[in-house]
Amino acid sequence: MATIKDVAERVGVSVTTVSRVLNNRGYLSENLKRRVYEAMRELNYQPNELARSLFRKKSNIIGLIIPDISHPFFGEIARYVEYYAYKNKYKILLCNSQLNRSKEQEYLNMLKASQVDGIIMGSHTLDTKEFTKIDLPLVTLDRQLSESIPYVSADHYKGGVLAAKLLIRKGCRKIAHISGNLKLHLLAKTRYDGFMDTVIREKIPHVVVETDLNGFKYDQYGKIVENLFRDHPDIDGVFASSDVIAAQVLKECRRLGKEVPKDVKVVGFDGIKLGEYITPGLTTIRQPIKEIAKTSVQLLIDQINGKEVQRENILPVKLVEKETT
Amino acid sequence: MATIKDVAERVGVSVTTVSRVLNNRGYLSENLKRRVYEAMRELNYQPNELARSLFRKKSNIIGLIIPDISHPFFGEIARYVEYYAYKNKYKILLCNSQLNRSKEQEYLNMLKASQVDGIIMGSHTLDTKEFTKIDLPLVTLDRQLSESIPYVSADHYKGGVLAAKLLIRKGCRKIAHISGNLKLHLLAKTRYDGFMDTVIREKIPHVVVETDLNGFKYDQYGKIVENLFRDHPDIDGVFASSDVIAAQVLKECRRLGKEVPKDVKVVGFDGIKLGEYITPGLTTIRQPIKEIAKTSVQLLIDQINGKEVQRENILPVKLVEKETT
DNA sequence: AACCATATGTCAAGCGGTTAATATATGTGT
DNA sequence: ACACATATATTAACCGCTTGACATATGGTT
Repeated sequence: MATIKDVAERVGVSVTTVSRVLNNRGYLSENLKRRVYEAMRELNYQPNELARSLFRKKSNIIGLIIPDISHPFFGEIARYVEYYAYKNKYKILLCNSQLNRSKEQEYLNMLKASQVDGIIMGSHTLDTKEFTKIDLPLVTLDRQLSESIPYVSADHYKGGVLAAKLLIRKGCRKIAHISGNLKLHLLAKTRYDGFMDTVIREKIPHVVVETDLNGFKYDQYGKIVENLFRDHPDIDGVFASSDVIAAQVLKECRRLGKEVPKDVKVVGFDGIKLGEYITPGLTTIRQPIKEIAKTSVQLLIDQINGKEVQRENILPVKLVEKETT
Repeated sequence: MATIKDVAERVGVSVTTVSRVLNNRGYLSENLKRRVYEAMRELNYQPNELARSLFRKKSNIIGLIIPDISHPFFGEIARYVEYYAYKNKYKILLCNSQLNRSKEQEYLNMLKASQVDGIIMGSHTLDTKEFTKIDLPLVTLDRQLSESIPYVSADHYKGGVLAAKLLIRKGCRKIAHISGNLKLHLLAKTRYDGFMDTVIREKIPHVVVETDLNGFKYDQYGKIVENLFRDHPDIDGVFASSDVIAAQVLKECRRLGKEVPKDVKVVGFDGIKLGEYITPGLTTIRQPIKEIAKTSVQLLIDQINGKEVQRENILPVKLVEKETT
């Protein structure tokens, strides 16, 4: 690969001059610029970003840690994170933690060693201590981690309320909520709270299944739903904690001969494309995925630029009614 | 951030010595190693990978260019690419081209400037010339680009054959194939060939819709399917070029009052998780996504290490029969 | 006493850039 | 004639780390 020295030699100037053209500083004649750019093109030259980053102490790379890029929610998140990062001249280093503690830790170290300018965390199984040790601009996304780290998420509480209210309004007499891990995942807890506050206020019988599945073993949800309906055959409404799980519920309902929405009504959570692909169309609580991604990137870049940012960034959810309610 | 110099000072040795411990070269006493590692821990030191990469002329970064990470197929691909890259101590720089020519070109330049060790291309809208200009280890994935660049893909021809055969065996009398862009996408063409050779050999009436949709505008498929059934009401079998499109077909069938699989049988292509989430369960031609990713990574690393690699890497597909046939 | 493996040190150059300091030459307005 | 903006060059230091060359010291073999 051609270096700045090759360019300088070809033009017949010093590397300093070429560097000045590259960075557009000082006095530069049009003629000189033209000659330099021409030589760069001829040599197919690209400045070595490694060397630049080393000197500038800025890599223009953002680390993105998520549990699983193949999960549709994180796929859509990643798509928009990439979109907004690119717009701001940042690159994305992709890290899939698979919710594996040691992999998450290794990735955290790796990102630091790679001199990323900041990290967006959509996964965390580690203690807060590990994050403060990293000492890098940080934003958590769809996760609430500690008192000090800014986070971006949808309004899960409101989501729980909306889902419960809808099911009640549609005439459900006994509602199940399939929740995430309530201890580990603070946002799952607030969603649960929204749901509970509502069903209790309205005096609607309800049952909560806390799936302790640490991860994305979707095939196991069939069993969970089966048991749920076995123990509570009178359930006529289900609020699932994600659209993917809601899809599993629909599948299981069909297998058990329960018609949706006649016998059982189902509300999902996320608002991913999947909800549009399946039949019947899934009623869901839509998270503003694009805005979550946008805000996360913006908050991170603000931190990188030394600005103070707001800790709590909760974006509105929206009920999207389709055919399962 | 602590540097190697800080570590050296704390231990009371020279940076050369610390570097030697870091890289495990020359004679090193256990005692020295212990002291150095201890100081590193105390200072929370991580070697600066930028500096190392610059010196070594090796970044251990692989660029991954795909059209859209939120498309389930590429999401699953990316998940496994990341998995195998990580296993081999490589990091992934994620690039979403959105099938946008200029973004793809910019990313290509950016990756080169970033000194990635190689590129996996799952997207290409550019001419071969642009790629040869890059002069970097390269593998195309699910794409066939030129005579010289190694590619990894599923056996699309066989896929076309299997799908057609299945639909015929199930008694379909008129089969539609919704294909991709046959000029742009050589693999879509071979899949089409497999389909055509089979229906022609078996003398089955057929119709092909070539969707010129350059991208992933799925909502538009509803219209396409509607028109298809309007023009050919007697179609009783559909082979879609992806599972996502198959899902749209199912949705449209339902809207038009056509029962699947009774009135119309549907076969998808890809074998992504989506096929399991939807009801009825989608019959599809499964691409070995994990193996495609694994082979791509391996082929790229082999090239990085200066090995000669095979140009053509075609992996077997498998018919997965569910409820839509 | 000579030799060698072991263990550690110093020095300096190099990876590919950026930048500050300083020098020099030309044209231009006053 | 002087000041000043414009345009370019040279030199050297620096970013953080690696490496080769070379020096030195210790302990064990032969």
